[in-house]
Amino acid sequence: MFRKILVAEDIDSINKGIGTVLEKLDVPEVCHAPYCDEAYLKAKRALKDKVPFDLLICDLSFKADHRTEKITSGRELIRVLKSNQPDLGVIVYSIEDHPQTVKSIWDSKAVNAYVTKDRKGLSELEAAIKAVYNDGVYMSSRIASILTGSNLYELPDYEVTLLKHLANGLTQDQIEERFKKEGITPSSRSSIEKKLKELREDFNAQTTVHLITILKDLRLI
Amino acid sequence: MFRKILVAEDIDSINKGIGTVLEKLDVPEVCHAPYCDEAYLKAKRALKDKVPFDLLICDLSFKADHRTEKITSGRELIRVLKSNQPDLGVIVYSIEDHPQTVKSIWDSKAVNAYVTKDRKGLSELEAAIKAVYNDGVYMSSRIASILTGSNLYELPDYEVTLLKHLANGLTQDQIEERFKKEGITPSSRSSIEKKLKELREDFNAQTTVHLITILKDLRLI
DNA sequence: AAATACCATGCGGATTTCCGTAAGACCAAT
DNA sequence: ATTGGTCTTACGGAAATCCGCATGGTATTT
Repeated sequence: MFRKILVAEDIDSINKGIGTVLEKLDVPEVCHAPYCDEAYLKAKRALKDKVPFDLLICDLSFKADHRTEKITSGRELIRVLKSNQPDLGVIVYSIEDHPQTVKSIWDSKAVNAYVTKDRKGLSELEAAIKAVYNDGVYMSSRIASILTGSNLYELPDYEVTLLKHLANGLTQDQIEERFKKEGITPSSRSSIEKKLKELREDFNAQTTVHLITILKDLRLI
Repeated sequence: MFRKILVAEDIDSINKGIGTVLEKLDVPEVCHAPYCDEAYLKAKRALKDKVPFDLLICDLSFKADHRTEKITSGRELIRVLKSNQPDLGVIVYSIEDHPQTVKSIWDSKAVNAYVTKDRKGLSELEAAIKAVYNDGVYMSSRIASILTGSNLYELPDYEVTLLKHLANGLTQDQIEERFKKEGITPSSRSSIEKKLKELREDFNAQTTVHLITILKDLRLI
């Protein structure tokens, strides 16, 4: 079993829960870090001292605090830790089960397992730890169904920028200018209109405002 | 101390955390319900058997499942339980700290305490249980600062309906019709335009699309 | 090389939204 | 009853968006 595990998780009750699992698995050294920066420093230190962590169990979102943090999300934390220590095992343990988020994390190839905090989360976490230790990877049925489900749709970059500009208050004319300045094509007014019309049809939106709310709810923008 | 506590919370790791607190406080009877319906049935049964719960510790959001639930949120659960048993103590224990949500829950007068799940959540929960037992009410400093902070603004009903219709894809003309049919005033096209202009100015929105995204992010609609 | 398909663009008109002004309605205070 | 204020509505022009069609360029196919 893993010898040295770092847990980056801010909510104390969940830390308690994770703790009981790790005790049960007889992990000799467990370190809890309620802040991302703290987790980063501990991992860096351990690596420098040649006693690196084997596994990171990591939440995705951390509440802001009076402390001002450099690293504010689990994603960033994972990215920097992996770049320092590419062989570090990573299990995401998060309440976040929105298809877009899960897919984007999973596709980043930076994690060995993604476990959702839910009614059976702890036993899944336990299974994940064992599986990652043995096979290097674990995916719960819930996550698998989320990823294979037809409920996720990736919006191309062009569409996303266009829609974000709209959402941020630019008019279509201003977007045209912006695109021309930044060399993004197609940039013509006509193409922008056409693209928006397509999107409205694809997502069954009555109006552009409607389209934006739909896409925001789907977290596509 | 309380004798009989019902915990409505779906995430197992958090149930573990709450459990340790309640053990520490020597609560003789603790019942965990990972589903709202289950919590409802248990409370109803206990009341019928003349051994009602003293206190409900309740999450706000519950993950959907294969089970189809009648009650799907903590808010609803609190509402129905309080209507059956008005003297039931209620502590909300939620990760949700968005000003709008907190304010609306607190203003409903249905809860005795609101504790946010965070780094110190468990000790706050402990303090809340004691305080509710002794004084009937508890507010953490975090919640107090959220509620007194200037960061919350309530949007009047009229504005909310107007904006929701917009977000749901109605044109301003259609909204006018709708308002006339439903007897909502002002209903004229001109008034609708004027109101939207006001809102854009109030929230520094460049366009109506921008306004909608701002308000959605603030969860005012 | 020609044909085809696809895409970006341009344009004109219809619709919708935006904006200011003015007239009427309603209410409250004098 | 009159005045003053606020709110609703009406109207007209400007701006923005929506929509379809036509044109021209580019790449792919034959």
